[in-house]
Amino acid sequence: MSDPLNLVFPSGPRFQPLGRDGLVDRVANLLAEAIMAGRILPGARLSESTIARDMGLSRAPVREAARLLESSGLVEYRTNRGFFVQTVSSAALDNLYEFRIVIERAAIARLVASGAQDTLPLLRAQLAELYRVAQAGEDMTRQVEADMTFHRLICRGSGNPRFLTVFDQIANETKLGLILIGRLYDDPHRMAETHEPIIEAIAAGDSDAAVNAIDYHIGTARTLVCHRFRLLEDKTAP
Amino acid sequence: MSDPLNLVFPSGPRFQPLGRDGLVDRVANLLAEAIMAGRILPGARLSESTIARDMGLSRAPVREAARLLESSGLVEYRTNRGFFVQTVSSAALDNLYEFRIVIERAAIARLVASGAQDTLPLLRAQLAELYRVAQAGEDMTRQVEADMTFHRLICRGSGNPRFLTVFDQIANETKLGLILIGRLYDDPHRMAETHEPIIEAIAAGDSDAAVNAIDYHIGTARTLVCHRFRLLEDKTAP
DNA sequence: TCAATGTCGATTGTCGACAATATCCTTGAC
DNA sequence: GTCAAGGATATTGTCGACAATCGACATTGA
Repeated sequence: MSDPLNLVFPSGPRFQPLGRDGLVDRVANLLAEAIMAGRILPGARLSESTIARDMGLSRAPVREAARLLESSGLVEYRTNRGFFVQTVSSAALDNLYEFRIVIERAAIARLVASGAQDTLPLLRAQLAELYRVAQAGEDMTRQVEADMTFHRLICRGSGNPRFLTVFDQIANETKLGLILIGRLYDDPHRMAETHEPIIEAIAAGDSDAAVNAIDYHIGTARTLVCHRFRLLEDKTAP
Repeated sequence: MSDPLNLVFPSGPRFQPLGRDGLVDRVANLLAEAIMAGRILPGARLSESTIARDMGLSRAPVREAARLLESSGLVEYRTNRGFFVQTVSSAALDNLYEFRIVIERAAIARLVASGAQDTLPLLRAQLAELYRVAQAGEDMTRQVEADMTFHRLICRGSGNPRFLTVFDQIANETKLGLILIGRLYDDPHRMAETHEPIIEAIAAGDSDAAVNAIDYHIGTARTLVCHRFRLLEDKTAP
């Protein structure tokens, strides 16, 4: 770059780096959003041509986007059949939560061990956000999003990027399950509260307490979510 | 089906299900093999056109294969730049092993809790295979492959398919690291032996012992591998 | 009636071509 | 000599078209 005196941007660049991710990522985001908003139901086929036509582009980027979504578990690919929205079962959700407990227990232990100076304020801010969306009565998607962001921060702060990578891979599937249920807690304010003990334990630097707190937190969600989902399954196919 | 007397297939079907995986999977396997055999070095660019020309097909399946490899960590994608073979660092390997410990500890605990009736014989057979490749002095790749298969069985037997999925995602990266080092143990027979305590603990149904055994086993490999790799790094870039 | 087979429409699989972008090399000014 | 600007070249990004394959329905024959 020229412009060494910053004549164009007197106080640094004023624009967001303007997503250098190409068309494929945008398509992937659009699809993910559509799936998680329930506009495309689980099990439905993702017709490449239809999507491409709707979005006004060719099939190539749509295919690549679908492959991307496949690796985050939102979509399943069958050779010569195409892409299908991943179906969710209560059993799969249970497995997912069991796995999340394993990951996040380890992540939070490392987070506490490292001191968590950077992460703690972020967690507090995210907790405030959780209260805010609860107060404002925002829709399900926002609430789930805010919750997952909180847990993502824990994985991010673990110091081992691998935890974050894997968390991101399974995050969408979790979101999908939660949104399918339609409501997570009857009282979203109560749901926000359940994050308090986690933060307290981290702040206190008590590793065991933190692990127990996250264990209890996710474990509670696990039984609740799986129970709710089982009811949903029974209602759909008795 | 007619043929109730099984005249055509007197004792059931005689044909293997004839792999229905298309061109993309074959390309992906070829590429993975080339990378892990060291024929393409870490950091190298994967030229779509070159590969396509070499394999005698168009770029489309090559691209998709590369995307597939990306999700298993063998390849990195940079928009408008293309695909690059993932670079490995001792730090990344350390993170990888730390993560594997978390996963496999949890997996083996569940395996033991379930009784492990199906898995135990498979593990014994795989251990025999480990001794065999050690005895036969087979090449590095085979040894690493046999080792990873052993650990894969543990994840497979955990009862939660998620453990297997994630293991498979990171398995290739581990293999790559191991093969880059060029030798894992000076004495491959010794390496095979270190799997014995794991099997014993599982057979005894002792969950804690099994967790400790796998912890020790992977932990030992971790320090050894990372140490070796650091030496390699120092030699390459002092 | 029912199972096996043939046919058809729709969808994915692969391809070659062109446009957009990055990299590299040359060129020129200081 | 160094560095920036510009163009040449190679690579990726996207496209539209054709071939291969699948699932469903009609047809056939026992």
